[in-house]
Amino acid sequence: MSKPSIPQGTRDFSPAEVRKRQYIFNTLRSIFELYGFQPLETPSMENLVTLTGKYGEEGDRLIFKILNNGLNAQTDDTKKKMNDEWEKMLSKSYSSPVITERALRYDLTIPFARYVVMHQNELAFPFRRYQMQPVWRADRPQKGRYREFWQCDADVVGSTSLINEAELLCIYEEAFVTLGIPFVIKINSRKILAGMAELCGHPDKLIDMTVALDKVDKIGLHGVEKELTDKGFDAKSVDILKELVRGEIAYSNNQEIIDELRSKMQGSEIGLEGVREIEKSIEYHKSLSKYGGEKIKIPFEVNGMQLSFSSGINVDISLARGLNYYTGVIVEVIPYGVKMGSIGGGGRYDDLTGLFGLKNLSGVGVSFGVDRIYDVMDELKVFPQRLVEGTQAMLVNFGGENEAYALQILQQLRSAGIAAEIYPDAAKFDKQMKYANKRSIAFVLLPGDEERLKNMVAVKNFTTGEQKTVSVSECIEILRG
RNA sequence: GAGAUUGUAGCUCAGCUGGUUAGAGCAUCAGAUUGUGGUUCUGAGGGUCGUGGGUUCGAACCCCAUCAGUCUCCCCA
Repeated sequence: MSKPSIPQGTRDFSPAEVRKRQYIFNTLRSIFELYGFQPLETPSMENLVTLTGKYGEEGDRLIFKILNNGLNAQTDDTKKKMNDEWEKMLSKSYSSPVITERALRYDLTIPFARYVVMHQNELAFPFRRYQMQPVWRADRPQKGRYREFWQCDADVVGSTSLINEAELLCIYEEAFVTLGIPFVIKINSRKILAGMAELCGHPDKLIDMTVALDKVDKIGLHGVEKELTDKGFDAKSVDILKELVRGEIAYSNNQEIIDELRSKMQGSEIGLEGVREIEKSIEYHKSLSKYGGEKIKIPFEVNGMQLSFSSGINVDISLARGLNYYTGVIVEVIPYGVKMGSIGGGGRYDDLTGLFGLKNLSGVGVSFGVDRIYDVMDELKVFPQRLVEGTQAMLVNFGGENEAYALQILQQLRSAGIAAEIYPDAAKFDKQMKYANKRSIAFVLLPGDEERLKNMVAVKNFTTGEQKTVSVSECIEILRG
């Protein structure tokens, strides 16, 4: 007999894990609602054509495709075509609608864009929505990377105002402060990156350049230099880029970095535009933020040491972000104190709905990676203690008349809004107590012969061990705390 | 797509240069204890050592293949 298993990169969530995950979802949901975003859900699967070509070559490879049903029930002509297409699929990267026409969603942004286009006449623009649903990627799983994971996105479409950028920055800030995760929000603009490519005289090599720059934290300035050279950048342009990145490292203050960039970007109109956008976004954020745009000290614990980290927004021109559809401001959130990739990212996309035929609709959005956020919070031990508490009260089942008495008490407890349960079998006392202990039940109620005859119940606080016999209404007061 | 590493009881893992009946802790069940849990004591059940081949008198251990998990690169949340 083989042991049961689940597909690679997927997980079961135990009751305690679900509680903690729901805490994250609830926190994000209430913040999204506070900022005026409306909930939206879309199907787990989309038509494959909706997804292909939106995430780059690598992205297409990672889309989970769904095999069509009824492949055997086709006409001979269709079957012949299926055979031909199958051969093609085996020989190269290709997929055919006769074999597969649906796929699991890869992110929440593209389905959202599809939704906006389909419902453009019903929506009031600017349209603000949040969405919390699982997505699937056929990637090789590793630390912080799963094949099924949840994203929580907030997007605004139909407005080019940088107030939107600022609001999304506030949402990030508020969310991570509330969750207790020390963070850095890196901010950059695709336009600055384009400006940099322009200054080097290689506007065509934008992607190569950004991919290389993005690795500066990992491989250092020398590594980046090497990669740029490998990609065909000449010594002069490598110097220009190095100078820009190094200049940024020299300043810790965002305004100084912005001023520095502005002087270096002279000669690139698009670059200057990017600088202006970032500056304006940060300015709006400053007036909108609960924290006045200042860094926020967030305490955390590593190896028993109490530390804290000044969390906030950092202008970082090495930030690239993989998805091709971004055109303006881009952001990414990195946790501090844990070795983990980004726990959130987003940016502005000027023409995402254009892919589906609706032109000139700009959008901007952010995404939260819930599974990574969970892993970070677990590692930093910042989940609130109260989440692990189980049912408030359990009634011990003494059988016979006492069972009927217990059921009647149980009904009263629930009517009073107290989460309660009864041990369903008249099992040995010891067994019932052990069960309650294991379940982290807060109070155990003992409705036995003695109590029943006096129309009372014994209440035992399972944390302190304290016990007393009281009436049902007094019991309810105790359980309410 | 490339690489590293690990697969032994429900879980975490021991198991020496190959040697006779494969162990421990935790968990489970039963009992000490038929109205007082978290601590203790006693006992029990549970494994064709991931799978398939090969080498050998003999394989959990060595070799080959295969499958699965974990991690790294690529890329990403």
